[in-house]
Amino acid sequence: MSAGRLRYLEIELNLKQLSAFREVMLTGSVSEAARNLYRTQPAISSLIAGLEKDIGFKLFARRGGRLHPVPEAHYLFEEAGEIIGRLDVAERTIKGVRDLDRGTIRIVSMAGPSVFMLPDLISRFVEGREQVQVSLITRSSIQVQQLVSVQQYDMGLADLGFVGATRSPLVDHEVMRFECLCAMPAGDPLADQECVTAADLDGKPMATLYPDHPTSTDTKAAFAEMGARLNGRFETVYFIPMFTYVERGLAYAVVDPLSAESYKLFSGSEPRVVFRRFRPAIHLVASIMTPAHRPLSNLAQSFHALLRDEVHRIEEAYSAAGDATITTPA
Amino acid sequence: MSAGRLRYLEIELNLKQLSAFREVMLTGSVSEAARNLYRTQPAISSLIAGLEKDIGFKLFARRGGRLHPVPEAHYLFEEAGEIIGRLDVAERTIKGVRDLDRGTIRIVSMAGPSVFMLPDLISRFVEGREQVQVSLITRSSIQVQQLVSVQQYDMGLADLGFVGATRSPLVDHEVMRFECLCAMPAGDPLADQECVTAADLDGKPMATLYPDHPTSTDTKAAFAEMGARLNGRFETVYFIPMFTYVERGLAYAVVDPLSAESYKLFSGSEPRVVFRRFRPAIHLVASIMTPAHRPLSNLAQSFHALLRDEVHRIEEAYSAAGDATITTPA
DNA sequence: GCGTTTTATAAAAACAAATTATAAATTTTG
DNA sequence: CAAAATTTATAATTTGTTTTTATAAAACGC
Repeated sequence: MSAGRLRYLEIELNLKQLSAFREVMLTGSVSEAARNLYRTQPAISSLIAGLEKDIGFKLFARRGGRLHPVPEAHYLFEEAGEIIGRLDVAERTIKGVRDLDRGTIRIVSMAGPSVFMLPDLISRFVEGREQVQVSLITRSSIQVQQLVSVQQYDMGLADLGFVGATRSPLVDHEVMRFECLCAMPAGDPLADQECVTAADLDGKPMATLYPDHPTSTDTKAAFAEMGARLNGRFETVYFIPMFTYVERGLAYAVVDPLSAESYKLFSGSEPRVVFRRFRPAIHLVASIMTPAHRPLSNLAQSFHALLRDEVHRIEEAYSAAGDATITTPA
Repeated sequence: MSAGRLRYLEIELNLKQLSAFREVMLTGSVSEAARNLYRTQPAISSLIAGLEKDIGFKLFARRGGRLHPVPEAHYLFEEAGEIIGRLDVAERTIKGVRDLDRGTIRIVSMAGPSVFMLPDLISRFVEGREQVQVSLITRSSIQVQQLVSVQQYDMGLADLGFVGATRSPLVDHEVMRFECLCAMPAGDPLADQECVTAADLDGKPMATLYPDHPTSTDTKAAFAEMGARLNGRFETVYFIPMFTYVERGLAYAVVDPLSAESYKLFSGSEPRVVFRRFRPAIHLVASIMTPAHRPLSNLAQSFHALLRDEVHRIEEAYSAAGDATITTPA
């Protein structure tokens, strides 16, 4: 029962009627319209008749076995065009969304990966997807989790090993353990070794993160374990700036593989910094975060999968060997 | 058979699905949406299921027996709103058109009626019809017919008695014969008579139209018939300017009742010109023209009926008596 | 005038959408 | 914590709409 119709005494325009009407207006003929719409002529005839009945007046004057639109019909014609136009737009939008070539992804990351690794990954992801918008911001690890937990971002990438780190229940974490690497200038004698130890770096100038960061404390512990002296000459907030000191032969550094990968993307074919395994092993615990209790868009899921694969690739590649054996992605 | 769908591999959005979807998004609940749309819950459920199947992805995540929109759903929600909005606009437009309170009428008229009579009629017609647009232009009688015949105007009003007048087959004519009246100053001795003859006006100063106009030739003939001399002191292009001379006692005139009516509408409660029957009778043949082979809009038809009634009222009123017995419309 | 075209109508078939009834899961409430 | 009430989904049935086939009537071109 059309309770709605009766209740509101409203015209209930329907799409079949409107597109039949529009086609008859365009072609000037019911038969022609039927052909264009892949329907039979009586189907169109009855749709028009039904439309006229619904709106309460005749849209066409029947003269000489033909339909001639009455002046009022032009009003409806315009409206029908608008509606069908909007519908087409909607269908295209939906197709874009479905086929992952339209949509928005918001990413927040700690500094290291956001400099080269993520932009590189994003560049590859948006290839052939003109309508995809990606926003990437850089924040401290604590803020990364906060922004994901308040549903402001689709994805976060940050380390979690820092002091006082608590995992929010509003955030899903995919935790990864990276084995950190020793960074040194390209021609350095230590580069001949497959693996560098704390003892090798005894008393040598080092670049480290601020003392609170787990990498710094772990490095300190590693040196202590081997009875080596840690000469912390440069202190930085992120890993990336360390490479400037290392490049000029001013310091060595213990860095995570994501930052190492970023450096390699940046430095091109002739890197002035090389990476070797470091012993005793120092790990950086990081995590890809997504909002809990809210499904990601398919597009974001798709990027999430790509990011995960990439991070795992780096994780495995660098923990298996130094950078000697690593091939950069095609 | 949905040949169209198969042929184009297109999503075919349909209105029931869209409005069900929109309502579920708004209320956050299938049951609530069903109530608002005066349908049962399973009806809405299956519309949503059908929509998801059509577009090729899930719009809602089913968690805890509830529907939670996935991010992609918001795209469709916006589009659905637009489409339903446009549909409402269309329905309102159609209702306006149907109920004659929306539309356009284009009228072209000879000078006489276009000064006061038609504007007065139009004013009455548009009362309570905010959305109705009326355009009225003044042209010579020959041009009136031309403009109607080329479908530029919905309606024309002009006299047809002039020399060389041919009725276009592209124009439908509703012909009227008006008995012309004698116009004289309010206090004139002749105003005491119920009827004025050419003999009464023998040698008196007259205002007439240009000599070619049928009224002029007929007037000449009338004077000749009664052996009276016609003293044509003032010559004008239209009837209206004659009243200026008559008001000041400078002339008498023989005018058509439409112009007389116009004067009365203009002059208000204390007219300085009065009208009396004239003998021998002089007739003005005029016509209301409409385009042949094209139906008038209902709105134009409605105004056409009003105009016809008004003109016939004047025709009958003035031919029955002078203006003494005529009541102006309420 | 005859064959071709047009639109309209009726009956039948196909399809879509609604309802009722019911199940399963979850939340509310006493 | 269990009973009651809500929620959504599914199945079977009914109802209603749309489409098709078949056909008729009217107009057009030659």
